[in-house]
Amino acid sequence: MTETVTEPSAAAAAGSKSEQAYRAVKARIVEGIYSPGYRLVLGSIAKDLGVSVVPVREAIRRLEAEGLVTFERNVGATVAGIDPTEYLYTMQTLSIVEGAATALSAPLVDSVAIARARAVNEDMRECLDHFDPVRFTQLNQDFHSILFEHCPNPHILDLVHRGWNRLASLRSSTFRFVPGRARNSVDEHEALLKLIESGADADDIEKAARLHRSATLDAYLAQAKTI
Amino acid sequence: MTETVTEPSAAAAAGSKSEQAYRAVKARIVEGIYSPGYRLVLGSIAKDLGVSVVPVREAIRRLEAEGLVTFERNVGATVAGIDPTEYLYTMQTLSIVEGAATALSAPLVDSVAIARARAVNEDMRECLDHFDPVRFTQLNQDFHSILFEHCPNPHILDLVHRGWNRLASLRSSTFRFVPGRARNSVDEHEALLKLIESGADADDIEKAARLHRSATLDAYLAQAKTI
DNA sequence: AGGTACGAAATCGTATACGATCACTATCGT
DNA sequence: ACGATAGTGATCGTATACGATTTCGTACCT
Repeated sequence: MTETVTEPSAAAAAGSKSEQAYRAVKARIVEGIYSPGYRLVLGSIAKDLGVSVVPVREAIRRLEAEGLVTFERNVGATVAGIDPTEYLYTMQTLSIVEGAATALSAPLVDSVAIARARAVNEDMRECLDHFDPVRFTQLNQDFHSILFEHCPNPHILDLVHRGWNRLASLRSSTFRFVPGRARNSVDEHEALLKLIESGADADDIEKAARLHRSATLDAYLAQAKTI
Repeated sequence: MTETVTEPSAAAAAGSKSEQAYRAVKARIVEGIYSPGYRLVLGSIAKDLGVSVVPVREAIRRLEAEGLVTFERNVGATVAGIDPTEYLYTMQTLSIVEGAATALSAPLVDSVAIARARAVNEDMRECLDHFDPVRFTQLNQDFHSILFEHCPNPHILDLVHRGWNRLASLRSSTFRFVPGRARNSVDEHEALLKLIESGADADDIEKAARLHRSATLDAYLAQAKTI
């Protein structure tokens, strides 16, 4: 439950150098080793990974299609930026697809999964006291991943993962961890679990899940206004 | 209003051969020249386009990331399949993102746009009498494109376009044109326009737009059951 | 006859090489 | 001194070439 977010649609076998390059660069972006704005020079990456430029180039174009890097003709690739507008788009989209994923998954979440999710959520509460934002973020993903385990629509799940990856590259940026928001988040998680347990209407669950994400966005916007 | 669906996120300049190959192959898939299951041989496509295999390979990997082709290591690429499950996933996802796009765009649709959309919808009604499914499908996209013209979230619009592209490759397959469904569709369009004109609640608009897409899926499922 | 092993052809995967394009600097002219 | 321009280095873009892998047909064995 602490593994990195993986795209279920990605080719399974990891053998090819192209695949290797794709995974390596993606990991470096998601883990924050390559920060937004970082210049991805084909030759350097190729030498770094011990492969030639062709597979690296291919990998980077694929990452471009996922929105993780931007590409400019004859200039090169950079890790995708973090301007507030882009953040807003991503969060809004996530609120929609996460809402849908939660609602679709809800009927398939059994009591065991609920218990596991609740345990994760309690760990998150713990993190609040010890102020451990990195772990908090990871547990947050774990929490939702549990709810999505039996999501009946892999396409939607894929969109959720793409959004998460995009946000991951913003880690340790301005957007991280709005003060006071985190505690609300934990409470909303608990409320969401209760809703699912009670077999609430799909619409209600969807709305709750959406608001959960929107609230984080709103908190950021409110904070941004005061700066 | 009759142009092909274009991805706003795609790199603007079309100059490079890689870009050329990408557009060419994508167009052939969307236009149905390459049907699902069609084997995409790198060398052949390269010779066909007058470029080498490297840019073609890159283009195909990008199309893979968009879900238009499937790729297998050391075997090759084929135009993405059409099994009913995949169709269900795509339609369900479309219902969600189209619903969101419609609701977000609604406040920004002015009376001129409404009038244009209504005109397109009347053309669609026309198509029903002359039985012109190809034009009907195109006009249907035009109709929704008008509503999405000022969509405030380009990411969501991008997801809509991806869904459309995916469905386009299914044209002239089993999934096309469930009898009797098309007329309902036109009526739903008119109802949707009235909702938007009246400045209805975003939730109501979203729900209506969702159902509009879901109904097509349901019609297909009902038909599939009888076969 | 059916199945298996071998071999050839097709195709993929990537390294290398070279031409094209861009950014940056230094020089020249005003 | 300031701006324009040419030169230089870095990087991208793609053609070509060759090794690796798969697929398919054929001959052989049981």
